[in-house]
Amino acid sequence: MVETDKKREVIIEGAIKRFIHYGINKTTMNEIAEDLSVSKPSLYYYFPDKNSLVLGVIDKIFTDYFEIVEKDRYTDISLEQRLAGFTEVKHRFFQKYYMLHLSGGSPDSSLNSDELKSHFLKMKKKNEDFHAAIFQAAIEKGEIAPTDTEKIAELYLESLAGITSLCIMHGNKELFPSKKEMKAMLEKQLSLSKIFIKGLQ
Amino acid sequence: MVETDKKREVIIEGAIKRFIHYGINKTTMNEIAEDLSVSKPSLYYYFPDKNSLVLGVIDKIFTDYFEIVEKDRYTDISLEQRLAGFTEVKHRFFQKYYMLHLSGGSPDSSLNSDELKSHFLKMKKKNEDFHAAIFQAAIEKGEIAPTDTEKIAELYLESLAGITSLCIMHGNKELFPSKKEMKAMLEKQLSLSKIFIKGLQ
DNA sequence: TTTTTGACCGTTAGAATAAAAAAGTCAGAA
DNA sequence: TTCTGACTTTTTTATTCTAACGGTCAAAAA
Repeated sequence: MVETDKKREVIIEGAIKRFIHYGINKTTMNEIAEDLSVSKPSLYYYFPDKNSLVLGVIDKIFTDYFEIVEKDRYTDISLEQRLAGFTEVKHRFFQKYYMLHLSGGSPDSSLNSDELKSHFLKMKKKNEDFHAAIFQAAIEKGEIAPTDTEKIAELYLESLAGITSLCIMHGNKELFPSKKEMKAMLEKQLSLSKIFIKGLQ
Repeated sequence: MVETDKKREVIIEGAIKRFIHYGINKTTMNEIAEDLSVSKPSLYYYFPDKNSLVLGVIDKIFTDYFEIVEKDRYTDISLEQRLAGFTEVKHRFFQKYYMLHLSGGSPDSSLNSDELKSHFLKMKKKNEDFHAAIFQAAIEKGEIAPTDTEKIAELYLESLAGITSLCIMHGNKELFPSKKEMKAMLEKQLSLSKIFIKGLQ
C-alpha cells in the first residue's frame, strides 16, 4: 500500500522533529501524535511499537546519509578530498541528530533494544563496506598501496569515531557540545584523515 | 618527615589493591583502614579526605607510567618501535587499572571532583609533551617530516585514546572488556600507530 | 474493508521519603 | 606526634508511591 508508506513517512518525519529537540526517551508517542493531529492508536496502526518507529527514524537518517555519500562516490577527486567530504557529511549528521545519541556512549542510551542495536551494526557494516570500496578504488587508481581494505576501512572509521566519542565524553556535562568543541573535533578528524591516507601510500 | 611519606605510600598501595578489585566508589575508607589494620582516623591523619587519597593513587600510577616510558626515551630504536612499545605499556596500565576508570567515560565516573579532573588534565598534558618531544627527536633524526609536534602528539594520543573509548562503550555492558576485545583493541591501536607514523613521513 | 479514535489497562520512570552506610571530626589516649 | 573509639554529618541506597507512558481494544468513521 503506497498510501500507507506515505503516512509512515509523515509519522517518521514528525517523530524526527521531536527527537532532534528532546531526544528519543523524552519524546512520548502522545506528543508525536498530537504534533500530527492524530490519535495515539493511529500511530500504533502504522507502527507496532515505539521501537519500530525509532527503527524507522534511524533507517531514514542512514538512508539520507548514504544517499549523500553515494553521490560523491564516482566523482573524480582525490581520495583525501573524498574522505574529507564524507567526514564533513558525517559531522553535519552528527550535529543535526546529536540528541538521538546515535554515536553511542549516550548517558541515557536510546538504543536499548537488541533489534535496534543489530540494525545499527548493520548500518555500521554498510558504511564500512562502502568505505572499503572507496579504498579499493583508490588502490586501483594507484593512490594508495594495496592493503586489506575491509580492515583498513574499519580502522579508519573507528579512529574517526573514537575522536567523536572522546568529544562526547569530555563534554563538560553540558547537554550539547559547544560550537568550539565541535569545530575542534572536525578539524582533528580532518587532520587524522589526511595523515591516515598519507600513511596508506 | 620521611616517615610520614612512607606511611602515605603504604596507605596508597593498600588503597590501590582495593581500587583495582572493587573500583574507587565501591571502596570505603573503613575497608582500606581495616586492610592495613589501622583505624579510619589514622587514614585521615595522612590524607585530609578521600579525594586526596585518590589523588595520591592516581599520581602514583602516572609516576609509575612515566618512569617506564622515560626509560625507553633515549634507546636507539625506530619511532615506530618506540611508539608501539609505549602503546603496549599504556595497554598494560589500562588493563591493570581498568576498575579505576581512569580513561574517562565510566558509567560511575570516579573522577568527579574538579581537583582530580585538573590533575588528570595535567597528566594528559605531560604525556602530550613527552610524545611531542619524541616526535621532535624523530624529526631531527629525519624519521618523519617536520610538523607542529604538539598538535601531532595530541592528535596521535587522542586517536589511540578514542579507540580505547569506543572499546569501553561498545563493551556489552559487562563489567570488564573480554580478553578478546582487549586484544583487538591493542591490535587496532598498533595498526593505527603504524599508519599514523607512516603518514608523518 | 481500511483507517481512526476515546476509553481503558499494565508497566515503568521519576519524585519523595526513609533507612543505611559512608565520609569526615574530635577529645583524648598511647 | 601518632593513633583511636565514639560521634556527627553527608551521601548513597532501598523503598514506596504516583503520575505518566507505552500499548490495547471495541467500536465509530471513512
